[in-house]
Amino acid sequence: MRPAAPQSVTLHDVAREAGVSLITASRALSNPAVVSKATIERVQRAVEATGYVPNRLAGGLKSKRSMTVAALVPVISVPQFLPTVQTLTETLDAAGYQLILGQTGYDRARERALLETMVGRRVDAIVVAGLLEPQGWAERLRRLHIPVVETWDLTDRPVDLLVGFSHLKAGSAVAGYFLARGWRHVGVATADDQRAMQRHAGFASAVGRSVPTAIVKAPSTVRAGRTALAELLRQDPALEAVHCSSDALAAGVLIEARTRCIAVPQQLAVCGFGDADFAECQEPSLTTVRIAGADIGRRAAEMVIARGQGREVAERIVDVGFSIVERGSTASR
Amino acid sequence: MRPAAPQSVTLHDVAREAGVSLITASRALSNPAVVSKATIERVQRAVEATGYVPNRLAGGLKSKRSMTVAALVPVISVPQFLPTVQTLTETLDAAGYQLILGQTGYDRARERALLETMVGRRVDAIVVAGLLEPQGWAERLRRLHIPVVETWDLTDRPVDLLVGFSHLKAGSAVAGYFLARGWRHVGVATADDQRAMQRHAGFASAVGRSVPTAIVKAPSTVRAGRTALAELLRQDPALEAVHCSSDALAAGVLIEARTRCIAVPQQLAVCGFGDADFAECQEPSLTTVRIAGADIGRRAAEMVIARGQGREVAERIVDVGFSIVERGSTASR
DNA sequence: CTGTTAGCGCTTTCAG
DNA sequence: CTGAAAGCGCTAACAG
Repeated sequence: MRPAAPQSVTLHDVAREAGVSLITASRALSNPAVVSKATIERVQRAVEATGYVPNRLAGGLKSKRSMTVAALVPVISVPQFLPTVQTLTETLDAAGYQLILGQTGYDRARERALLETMVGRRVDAIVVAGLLEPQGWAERLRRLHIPVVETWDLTDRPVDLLVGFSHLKAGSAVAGYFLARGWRHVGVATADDQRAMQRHAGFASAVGRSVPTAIVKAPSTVRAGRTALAELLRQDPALEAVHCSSDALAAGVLIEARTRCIAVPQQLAVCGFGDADFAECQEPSLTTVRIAGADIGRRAAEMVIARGQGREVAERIVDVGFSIVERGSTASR
Repeated sequence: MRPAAPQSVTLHDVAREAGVSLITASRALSNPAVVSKATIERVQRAVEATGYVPNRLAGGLKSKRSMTVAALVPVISVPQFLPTVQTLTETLDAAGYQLILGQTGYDRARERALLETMVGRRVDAIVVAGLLEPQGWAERLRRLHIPVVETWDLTDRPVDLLVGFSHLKAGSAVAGYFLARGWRHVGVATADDQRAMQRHAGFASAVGRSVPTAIVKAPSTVRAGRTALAELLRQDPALEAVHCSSDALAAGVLIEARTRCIAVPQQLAVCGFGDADFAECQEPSLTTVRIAGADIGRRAAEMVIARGQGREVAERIVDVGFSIVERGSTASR
């Protein structure tokens, strides 16, 4: 015995049940301001009686709005973007949008394929972690009038909208912080992704020369931090300060230093990146670069919502900046 | 290549450009097996010339398949579920499905609202972290024939499909592991979410009495681990072994122990949960309970894909189990 | 306030 | 192998 699938409960059934026309039922649900109270009640009751759940795909076909937003991240398991994805989801959800997740895997080809998929799904906007490939879909997306919010990076010429900060400046700032304390034997432990490498470039340029560098494969891990410190000490046994491209890496450096009886910060200063929740609880607590990841997601969502309401976005490029959070791992010595 | 039309290029335009009928163009793209090679080529060229991107919403309306899957998690920023979400996304993506993300925030009311939203979007399946509320949408989803995969938990009567493990048994197993080593002064640091509390119940029942317990608010953090150890020592100054409901919590316990000059594992054994990437890199390396989170996501995706192809799923309840990964923090002493 | 008339862009019949 | 017709479930645009 197969149960009859009431899957086919449609607005039509609701209308008949309520004794009104299709469009009146539609309006009672989606634009009640123009329908009489009595009618709304009758439709409401019919909805309950039939167990009707509106089909948003059908509506979207006509209204040309899917109320979905694509979120493209390298890999979801990189904790860096999590606060951004969280506030993005929350803020959009409150406005009736749902997020469709895509993982590019740090791969431009997959990014292109995903963009095609998302455009095919007629998402109302695309939010991407990082910058889109300039030569790829950028022009096409512009012509299709799909709002694009690039995040976690900065450029003069975004595809459309941007909420981020300068990785170059962030790297320079940490270098400046080290130099100001008189540390000359400085090094960098960094992941090999584009943004981390840009911070590295900023760091090196502020120092004015190439510096000892350990490069690990993104996404970076605590384990990689341990091997990275070993590598850096090989390159410069007199190492005084290390900048790590993530707090996970920095945590690994702290552990490796302890096993080697290198006192932090007395013999070695360490600065991370990202201000992960565990940073301030390390021993010693970890100096790091704080990024307002949650703000990035919130502001990106607000831009998308504004565009959806036909409002123009005043500030098309938002620099949320960054700040160095000074803690025990770089305490003056 | 001519510039694409500003707004929407439809299959109609492609058909005209290729000099074939609408339906032939449709088949050339979605079911090329039944179309001649020459025609396919002409359609292909027309697609390129027009810059056509198929509208998957329109297709879904007729075919009743949206090729989307809802993923419901408490909050995306809890690292626990990340490997699951990652493999889920990847595996589904390879089969042409996209994931729509929903955050319940540990709140049943939001969960219900999200289910309604997702059903409205006509997702082809729902994957949820944890178990659905038995009295809520369960029956309704069954009637709608929407496949539901509950994960990261175990029950005899899932809504539909299940890939998980027993939290009760996991808690018992750690207790058994402690007792077998002769440790009697055992305690638990746990988050207050349902699954963690179940592990705690399993632990206590294996010990045979209530144990010193520090409860922290989910999601748990390294910081909470530090305060939790302080609390446990207050409850039992002779504490010999602690089970933590997450590796983050355990990392905090390790740090707090070090600042108090309590030697791990000599004076205090520590066991975490989840086998996070940083667990084996702690000092000492962290004994923990390993869950095959990536497998859970992959198997859940495979179930969804099977159902999508009309295949029945043989094993409706999959217990992926768990294993205690023995490391330095519980080395025999 | 309510109803009728047309579709949105595509895929499923069923015929050629 | 290709095509014509008939909608999927809903909402804009007008009329009443």
